[in-house]
Amino acid sequence: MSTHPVRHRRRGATLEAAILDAAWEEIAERGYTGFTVDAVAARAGTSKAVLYRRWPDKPELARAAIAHLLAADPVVAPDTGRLRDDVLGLLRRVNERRVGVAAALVANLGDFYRDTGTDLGTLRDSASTGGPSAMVAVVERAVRRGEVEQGRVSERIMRLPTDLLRMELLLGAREVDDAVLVEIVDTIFLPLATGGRAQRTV
Amino acid sequence: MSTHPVRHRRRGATLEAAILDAAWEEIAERGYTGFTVDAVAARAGTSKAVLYRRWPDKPELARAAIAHLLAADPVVAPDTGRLRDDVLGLLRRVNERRVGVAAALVANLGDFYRDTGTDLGTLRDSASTGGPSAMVAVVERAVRRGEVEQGRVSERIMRLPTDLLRMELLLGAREVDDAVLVEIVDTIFLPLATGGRAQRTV
DNA sequence: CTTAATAGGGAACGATGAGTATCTTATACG
DNA sequence: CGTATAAGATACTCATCGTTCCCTATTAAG
Repeated sequence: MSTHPVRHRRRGATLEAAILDAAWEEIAERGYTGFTVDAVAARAGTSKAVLYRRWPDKPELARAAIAHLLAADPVVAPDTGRLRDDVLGLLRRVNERRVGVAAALVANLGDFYRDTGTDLGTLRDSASTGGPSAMVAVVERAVRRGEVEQGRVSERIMRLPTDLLRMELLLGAREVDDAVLVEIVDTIFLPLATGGRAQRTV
Repeated sequence: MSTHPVRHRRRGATLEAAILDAAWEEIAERGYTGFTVDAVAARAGTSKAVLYRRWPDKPELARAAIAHLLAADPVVAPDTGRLRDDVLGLLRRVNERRVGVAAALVANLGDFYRDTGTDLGTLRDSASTGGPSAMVAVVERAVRRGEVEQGRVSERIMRLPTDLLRMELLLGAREVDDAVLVEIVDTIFLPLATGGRAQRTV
């Protein structure tokens, strides 16, 4: 019925990437609950049949979309030679690139994990922040430089900055003001990590 | 058609409370998304018509259920005369009574607030923890006692314990181990609030 | 005892969306 | 070119769920 002559028909990896991008955008905009297969197909400019030829059902599609996003866009901490700037840089990158990611993931993953059995805790690290892996590296460098005492920064303290940022993203559902990042680093993380000596160089 | 003779037919406020309790239990168990009007009616032992006679639609019902819960079960901090025990007591009460509350609320409210327009940030304080109000009181008492310096505890630091607990509840979706609460208070909150002097009396 | 409200039980309607099937047509590959 | 493969479009089935209606039974009030 449609009179559209197909201009260009995508195939293989190109098509797949377009679909996964579309799927992610739907999740980010509508949340996992509002996320429909029809909408993804429409947004990707294709049809449901094509999706179902690749993924067995909706949860698998969502899973794939998230995995695709994470693979495409890993968050790495900068290496500035100063703990403060490393951590702040990490938070800034998360904040810039992951707006909507943490929010959408955490805000909607209640259902997602009900559907898929994926554990939320598992996603924490890799998913919304690049997580400990990045933070661990930052702290290890600081220890090597002698900037912080070995063993002073517990796992929980290490998670603190990204957890707090995630909290902000979650509650506000929009990009967090840079001043908040600075506050988190200067008034919370650094005092705990370095023992309260003035660290500020705002 | 049912052969059940109705033993006692509830009305008015009694019935309403039963419905709202049932509604809350559904939200806590299934999440806002899995929350169906049929299920609430069934759980409350009544019929949908009764619900629709009282609330215009599903989001309003959910709203009412949450409001009902919060009104019925305010979290108050204990007054032990020591900052540490007050904060820890507060966290424990939140942890006990609000399992599922913070989790269900935060994990599913993405949809809820999409539906209702309720702002997540607004719910933070009142909803899942009894929030700053309780914490503010705790800190004020500590200042009055001279236990902490006036002005040392910023708003963000004040939110820290409940925010971290909420994070744990959210990610784990189950009651948090008491050791975690102790860790939050002793290694994070107290050092920040009191300036790092040893405060522990575990 | 009478009457007006209102609870309870269902059935019914409409919308939405997952998943399937079919058909046509573009395109990669030989 | 010619052919197998897969894309794109459309339409259909089936289940779920919000919302409305209707009818009967109960209860409070006078």
